[in-house]
Amino acid sequence: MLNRVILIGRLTRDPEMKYTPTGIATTTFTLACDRPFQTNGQKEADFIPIVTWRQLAETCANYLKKGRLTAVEGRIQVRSYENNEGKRVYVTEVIADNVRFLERGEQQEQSRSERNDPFQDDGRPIEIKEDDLPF
Amino acid sequence: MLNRVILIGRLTRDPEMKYTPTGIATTTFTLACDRPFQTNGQKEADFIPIVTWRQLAETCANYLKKGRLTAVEGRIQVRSYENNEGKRVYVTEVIADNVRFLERGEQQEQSRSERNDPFQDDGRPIEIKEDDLPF
Amino acid sequence: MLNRVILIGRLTRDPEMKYTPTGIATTTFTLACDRPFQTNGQKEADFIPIVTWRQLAETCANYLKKGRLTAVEGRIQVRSYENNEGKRVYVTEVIADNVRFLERGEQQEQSRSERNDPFQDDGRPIEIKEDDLPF
Amino acid sequence: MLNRVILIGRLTRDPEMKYTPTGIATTTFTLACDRPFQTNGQKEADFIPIVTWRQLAETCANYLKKGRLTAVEGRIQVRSYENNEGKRVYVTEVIADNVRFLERGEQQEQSRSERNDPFQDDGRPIEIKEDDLPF
DNA sequence: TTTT
DNA sequence: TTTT
Repeated sequence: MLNRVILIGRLTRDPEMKYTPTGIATTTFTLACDRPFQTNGQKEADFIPIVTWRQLAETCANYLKKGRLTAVEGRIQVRSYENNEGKRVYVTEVIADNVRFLERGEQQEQSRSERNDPFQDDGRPIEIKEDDLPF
Repeated sequence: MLNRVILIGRLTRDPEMKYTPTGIATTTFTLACDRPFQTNGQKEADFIPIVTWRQLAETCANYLKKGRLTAVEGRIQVRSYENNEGKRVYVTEVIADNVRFLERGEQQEQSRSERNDPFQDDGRPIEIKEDDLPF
Repeated sequence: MLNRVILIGRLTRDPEMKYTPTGIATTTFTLACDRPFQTNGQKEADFIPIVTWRQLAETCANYLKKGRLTAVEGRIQVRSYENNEGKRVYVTEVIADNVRFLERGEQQEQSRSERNDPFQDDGRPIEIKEDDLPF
Repeated sequence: MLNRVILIGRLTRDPEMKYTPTGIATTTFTLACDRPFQTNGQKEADFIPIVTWRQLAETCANYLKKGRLTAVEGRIQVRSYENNEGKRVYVTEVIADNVRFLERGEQQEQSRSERNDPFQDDGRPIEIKEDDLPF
């Protein structure tokens, strides 16, 4: 009925953009959110998978980079599928509807043509198979 | 760095309370959060596991019931463990620090002694094994 | 850069709907949000003005009532104006983009025609003067 | 019943710390939160007053500066008082319980002794009058 | 001016 | 009275 998440963290690696067969852009990345406390020197961050779609996906692919401090607003989504051993696997992701770049990169000054362009030489987006879809 | 979740949904079943070997109460339940849109008649809710600790765990065990509309505030936690086939399994839960009961049950009128008491007849809490721990 | 508010509380009175001269619906109401603690028996709630627009405004006018438990998602807006003594007055409101009715009223069972209709007998919305605008 | 605010913005000026007569630190500042849209070239930010208390107040006074990008978590508080003309004035503030410094200043590298110390030469905190209190 |  |  209400499902709202707000995160601030750093990308664990460069974002990955793909296109659905119908040409919809989707970009995924993982946010490392440091916990406000230490658990006996053990793991102290949560690694949260983020999924973006369409225009937001393109912007994220263009402006985000590994290590960049980033704010994400969205909702928790839980999906499940059957793996090749017939066992049900649950996947939890944050579907973002608002992403804020809290650190500017050099890339931000680049012109569009200098950026990695999500299109093939013939102008068509790179297709991905259905089972590559984040949901 | 910041990790905040706010959910409103209904319990899919009665909450389950356990005690750690050191006597700390922990209650878990699952919230069904209806999505604000339908995806071609398919699944239309996210089932999100909630974990509470200590005093909050006891209150949740006493006052929550299957189907009850409930608000939860907390943070996303991702933990992983190795399963018996040696594969790493990821578990995502919301660790709640604030739970609001949006519907009063008949139980809410009961006196404490009439409620299900999380103690054994001898007054000691029911112990649970370490690997029963939600995290 | 990011501005997000989530509230659960009860309406202090029935919501008020108006129309701008250009025919846009806007509904305002106040949420009483009980504080989680008591300050020496003194005031123990915050009374927060909520503003909704367009379709959401119409739904709120139709379904909300004084006393009804309600969840609101939105952003804080601070506007200021000069009063008739030439002093600047600051007004803080929550502009809602998502409202959840946590209690169903009898009205919810009523058909549309039985509800208070925001239109005049001739079908035109009731106009309001510019200075009636919530912002 | 639930009252949660999350903001990201920049300080409009240096924070101001005071002490209550009983020695409790309180620091206030204003966050400029740019709106995600432009309203015909008009005002495009909300200026939101933030109040912090105790340890958090001291940390904010030590580490925040005008212009610094900052995340704030807290709750909306509405208080009112009678002004000298006998009119009731309403004040809305965000009482923060979590503040994240999203930009490091040079000051952050300084040792504690180099920072502005909130104590007088004799070690006593600077007292403030009751009506200086933010609430 | 305030809700349960 | 406002920040980049």
